[in-house]
Amino acid sequence: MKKRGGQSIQTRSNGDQTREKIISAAEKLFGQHSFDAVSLRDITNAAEVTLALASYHFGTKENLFTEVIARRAHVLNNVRRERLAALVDRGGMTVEALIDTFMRPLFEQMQSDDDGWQAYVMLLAQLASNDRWLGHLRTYYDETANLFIAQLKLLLPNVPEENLVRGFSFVLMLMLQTVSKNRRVDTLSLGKFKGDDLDVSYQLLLRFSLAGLKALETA
Amino acid sequence: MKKRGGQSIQTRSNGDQTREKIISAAEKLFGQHSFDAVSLRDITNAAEVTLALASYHFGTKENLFTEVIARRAHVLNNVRRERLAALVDRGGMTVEALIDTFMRPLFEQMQSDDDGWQAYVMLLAQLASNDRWLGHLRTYYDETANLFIAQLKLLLPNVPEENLVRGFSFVLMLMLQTVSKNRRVDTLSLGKFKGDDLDVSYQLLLRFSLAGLKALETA
DNA sequence: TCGTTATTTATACAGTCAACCAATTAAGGT
DNA sequence: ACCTTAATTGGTTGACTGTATAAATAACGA
Repeated sequence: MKKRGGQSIQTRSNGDQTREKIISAAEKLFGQHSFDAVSLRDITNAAEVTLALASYHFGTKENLFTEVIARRAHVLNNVRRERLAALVDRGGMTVEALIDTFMRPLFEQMQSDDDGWQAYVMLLAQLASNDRWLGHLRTYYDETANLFIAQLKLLLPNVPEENLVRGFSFVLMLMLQTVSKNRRVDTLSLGKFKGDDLDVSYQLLLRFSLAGLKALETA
Repeated sequence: MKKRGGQSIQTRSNGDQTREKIISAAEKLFGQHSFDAVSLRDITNAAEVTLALASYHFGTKENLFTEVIARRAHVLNNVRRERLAALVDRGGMTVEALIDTFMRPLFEQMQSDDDGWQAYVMLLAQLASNDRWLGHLRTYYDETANLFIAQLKLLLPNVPEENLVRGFSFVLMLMLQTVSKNRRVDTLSLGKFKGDDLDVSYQLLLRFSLAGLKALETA
């Protein structure tokens, strides 16, 4: 047992630290590869713990995956809801302010020093392209998303509700594609542009999304 | 050996039929699940052939996957290029006509009786959300896509080239999301809308995309 | 100090996996 | 009829999979 400064670092709460280490390693690997392409051994090796600890803390591989999704979903949803409430309170609501309030928290996290978010958004992009984990998106993201849709409905009364929902899911998809390190842009442009300047990308995404949404008016 | 009407049905070219059967089964399964979630046994069982035939015809699982991607990519690219050439010939080029020429062939195939396309587009949507198969998209799709981008550049001279490439990749992503049976819309709208009326979806997609692209003008 | 509990370890198990190979069948060309 | 080649079969192999379990270790409360 390792000691540091004469004080034990093997505390009773070490289990929580181990949990977080495993989740972080899993997040990184699940973001880079698919659920099935990553083995529990890959994860526990990366986390520098033994295999059986994954079973001990999470039971099954699916449970671990779920915890990975949930961890940052709660962070994101809390920020979004707080800012939405603040925006409603101070008045002056516009479509641009609403969409910005929804998307900006994710971009801020992407530019923070916590690089775990980069793996996480790649994981989200995978989830969105496959019905397998649809239930997870529903559980962890739809409630907050629907709050924003309700506001959007007030701002764009001339857009039929169905169009509006569709449009919002368009925006969702574009946001994920933009924020994830998707390298498809590079190849399309013959490598001339890098596609990783998030500030520039964000402005374009916002302009594209707003114009698109407003174009859904009329039946 | 089976006979039918006194004539042998076990011809020398049976190998090609077997190849197609395996590719079609693989396409369906790869579209529904990820590459790693599908085993060669799943595929050969679905195709009603023995396991070893997959190795014989394709060598490796990756090769089979590549052939699945390539088969319909060629079909799609040919239609797109023919129609683009026709559009250029007869003049009257607009952004709407150009984007429609690019997207419509895929929607037509989706509504045809060949239901293999539905699995194929789900596969494409997966490819686009993961860098693992980026090389395949490059090989089979970028050349044609760049033809359309070149035309778009002429039509929108006030949109910086970088914005234009980004915008086109936005459109690509939205097209795939729309055409694949993505059920995310359902849950967002509490199951009120079905999201599988392709004609309606296509009109919305087109409107959203055109407005988005045009909003990318000015530096 | 002793018993309880949480955490960690090493190992085992029952399957599935992709790939490979030798033997067999059938068809085509001559 | 004969030989060559394509196509197909069943079976094996060794690696890897997720999960389970018994034993070891360490911390806490009494």
